[in-house]
This record gives sequence, C-alpha cells and structure tokens, in this order.
Amino acid sequence: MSKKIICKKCSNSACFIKKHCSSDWLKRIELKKIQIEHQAKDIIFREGGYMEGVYFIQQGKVKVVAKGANNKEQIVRMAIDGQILGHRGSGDDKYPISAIALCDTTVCFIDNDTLYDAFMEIPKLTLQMMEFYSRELRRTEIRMKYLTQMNVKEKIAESLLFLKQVFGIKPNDGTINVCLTRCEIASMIGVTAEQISRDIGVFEKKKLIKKKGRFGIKLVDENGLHDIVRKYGIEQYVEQR
Amino acid sequence: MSKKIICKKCSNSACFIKKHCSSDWLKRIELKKIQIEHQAKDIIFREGGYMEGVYFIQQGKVKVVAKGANNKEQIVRMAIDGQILGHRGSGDDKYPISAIALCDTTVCFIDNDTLYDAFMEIPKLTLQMMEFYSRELRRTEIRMKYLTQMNVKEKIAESLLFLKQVFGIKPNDGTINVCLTRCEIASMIGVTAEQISRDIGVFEKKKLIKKKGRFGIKLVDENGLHDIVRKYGIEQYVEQR
DNA sequence: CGCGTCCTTGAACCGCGTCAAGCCAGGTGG
DNA sequence: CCACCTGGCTTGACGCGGTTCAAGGACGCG
Repeated sequence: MSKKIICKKCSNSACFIKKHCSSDWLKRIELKKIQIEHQAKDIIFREGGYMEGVYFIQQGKVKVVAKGANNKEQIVRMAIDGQILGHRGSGDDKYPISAIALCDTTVCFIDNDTLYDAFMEIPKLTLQMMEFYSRELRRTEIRMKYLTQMNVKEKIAESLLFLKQVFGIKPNDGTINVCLTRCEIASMIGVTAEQISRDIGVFEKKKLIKKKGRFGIKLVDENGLHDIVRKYGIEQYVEQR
Repeated sequence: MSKKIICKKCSNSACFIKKHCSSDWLKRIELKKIQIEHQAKDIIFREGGYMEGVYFIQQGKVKVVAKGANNKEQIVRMAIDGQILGHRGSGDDKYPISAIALCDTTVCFIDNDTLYDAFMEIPKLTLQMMEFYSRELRRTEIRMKYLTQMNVKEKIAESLLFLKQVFGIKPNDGTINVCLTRCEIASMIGVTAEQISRDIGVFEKKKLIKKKGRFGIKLVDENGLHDIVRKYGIEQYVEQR
C-alpha cells in the first residue's frame, strides 16, 4: 500500500470532507481515516457485513451490486471519485449491498463515531451529505421508472448514454472509459447477455455505435441513441463531473 | 380549511420537526409553515413545478408518481404520515415527480429558507433528514432490484406484501388499508392491469388472498405469498409504523 | 500454442402485452 | 325508483419480444 494521502493535499476536489471541514477537522479526520487501495474486482465491502462507517471514493470506479435470485447479481449504482459508499441509517447495521472495484480504486474509510462528531459540529457538511442522498434518491427513482417502462432495446440505449455520462470517454480512442462485460451491462438493466450482444449488433449496423476490441464501445451518433429513448423524457440525472 | 395545527400539540409523533426542534424553533416554524388539506386525487405538487420548500405529511396517504412514455404514470413511492415529499437538492429547482393524495391528507409546507436556517442551527435535525433519505435510497435500490429481476407474478405478490406493510390493514375486515385501482397497482410495478386481474384471480384460487368488494384485498396466507418471492431474499425495506 | 473466458448467432419456446368483449357496481337524472 | 351510463374489473384469443439452450468463434493470457 502506498503512502497515506494528506487530506489537505488530496487531489480529489469533489470530496465532501475536504470541501467543508476546517483545517483542524481535516487533521483530525486524517488521523482517523483508513485509506485502502483496491484493484479491479476487489470487494470493498460485502452484502451482509457490518456497517461501521462510510467509504469515500478518493479515486477510481465502483459498482454497487445486490444479490437476487440464485445469486444473480444486479448492479444498482455506479460510483466514481467523490461519491460515498455504505449508507448510514440508524436501525440497520448490515450492508444490504456489496461494492466492487471496477479498476484500481482508492477509498477512505471513516468510522461512524468520528463522522457523527463531525456532523454535530459542521452543519454544512451534514447538509451536503443530505443533499447528496436526496439527489441519489431522485436519480434512482427516475432510473427505476426507466427500468419498468422501457423495452430491452431502449434500456440498452439508455444505459450506454448513462455509462458515457458517468465514466466519460477515453481520450485516445473515444470509447466509454470503463471495462464492463456484456454480462455486467446486462445486470445493470436486468436482461440477458445474449440480448445485449444482439442489440449492440443492431446499433452498430445502424451506425449509432462502434465496437473497439472486446470491451470498447464508442458512441458515434449520440443523438440517434437519444431518439430511441426520447419519448421517456430522458432527464440529466447524472452528477456532472 | 380547518384550523392550523399547533406543532406542539400535533398528533403526528413521527414528525422530524417536532422530534428535534426546541420550543422556540417549533414556534418559529409554526408561524412560517403552511398547512394544506387535500382530498383524495388532489395534486399536492406537480412534475415540472418549482421546488420552494418541502412538504411533511401530517396525516394521510400519498403516491409519488413520474410520467413516462405517452404520459403513462409510474408510481415510484408511497408515503404516509411523518414522511417527506419534495426532495431538496441543490442545482435542480423543479420537481421531477408529482405527489397525489390517496385519501384525505394534511401536509405542512415549509419553505427552503426557514428549513435551511433550522438545519444550520439544529445538527440533529439535519442528521435525521439525512438518515431518512439514506434509508429511502436503500429501499428504492432494493425495490429496483426486484422490479428488474422478478417475473410478473412475483412482482404482484411482492407489491401486495409491500402495500400491507406500508398502509397496514383495516381493523374491521382485515383488508389492506388503502384504495388503489388495478391500474394503480399495475403502475407500481410496470405491468398491465389485465395481468393484475389474472394473477389476483390465481392467488385467490390458491387461497393466498381474498377479495372484498371492488378494492379490498385481504392477505389470507402471508407465508404463501412470501414463498413466491423468498428466493429474492425479501428484505424488510419498509419503515416500521 | 492451447486454453479459458467472453462474445456472437441461431432456433425454439413461452410469458406477457395487446385487443376485444362482456360484466358488475355506483352515480346520475328523468 | 328505475334506467341508463360510465369506469373499472374480468376473461379469452392471439402474436411478439425476449429468454433459454446450444454451438461456434474470437480474443487474450500463460
């Protein structure tokens, strides 16, 4: 594990802690925080484990998954730098979901007690966290609407747009900047991997997208993709980077 | 409209404001709050309207809906006494969803500025609100998983259990304590009203439920319903009353 | 080079949406 | 008070979209 990052010098400008804490509090949290580095496919925390704090993503990409019938996984959220994993919530004390790194990822763990003290002393921090959850809730509600109303082709078009907006594109070749198997894309929207293949093929024939290698997908005609889902009034429900 | 309720004497014991505010703050909020009484089918706020504050449900039942393709409505949340409508969240200033009363319902509207002042002065209030949203987010994520993985029969079984847990039962006949048309139930889970009819019929034949009148549904064999959805590991994702 | 993992494509099946017709309850007006 | 009418419920027939099962191909790693 590499050296602990000094909060004050941390490159993550989206971090709630850094944005709202005084110098003193930053130092106090720095002493308490546990910085953990993960590689792709590492489990950051597992469904059923105990919630003893909250993880802030310092840098990286993470999928949040829940187990369904016969352990089929369902991706319920994608998270990147600056976002929070492991919801607080009195009453419950176990994670109902797992978080898995999609690439090299660094997270900062802060225990509940420290966080509670910070919340009590720094109202703006609490407010920001509240607004974060409130926004996430709204996004999830909208996404839920999509998932129940769209047909498969529409879901796939929507999720490609979603992925581009969350992860951006690679500067060199313009493909979406994340590695996901067909199976993972399928588990975001609850369809089969075969169907992803078929419709991705259709989209490529229509010159809406272009495949690069095994994982790379480049959105060639974004407007065309939008057209497929326009009637649902696609909201910009994704955090701007 | 009947007389304004004195916060201190309000019967709603779940109200965040009442639970965490000092006497002084309660009085201050009482002066500012706008108490509104609605009948069934009244629109509390409408998709696209401006968010100028937050609604607390003093008493009643509310469905939160979003419009999808060709204005088909989708119910994204059910809310009862003590819950909050109209998410805060900086950046956005329009409601992405509508809230509609399901029966006689009283809400208290508090404007953003007053609420902000309260949050800055009462950390515990902010924390509670944060935890409310965090819990709601978790519930929604779990529900999203169900909606993408379950088949229609499972979804219907799950939503019956859900409705009973949210709204409870009528003391006199044991039916679920809310009036919803088949069409409304269908729009909770994104299926057709016809399919609801069919599967409700199947459930009744299997003695899992019993229909009473047009709207009444009584869960006769709750374990039997649970069996249908057990493999998804049905979590208790509903606020206890 | 060989193997494992993932992608692709085809064929068959079936769950569920769609359309249509008939029924039932409650509300309204003559 | 009854006849009518509207809105919701129920049931049936049909067709399609999407899952399932299976086989073959492509990529990337040791």
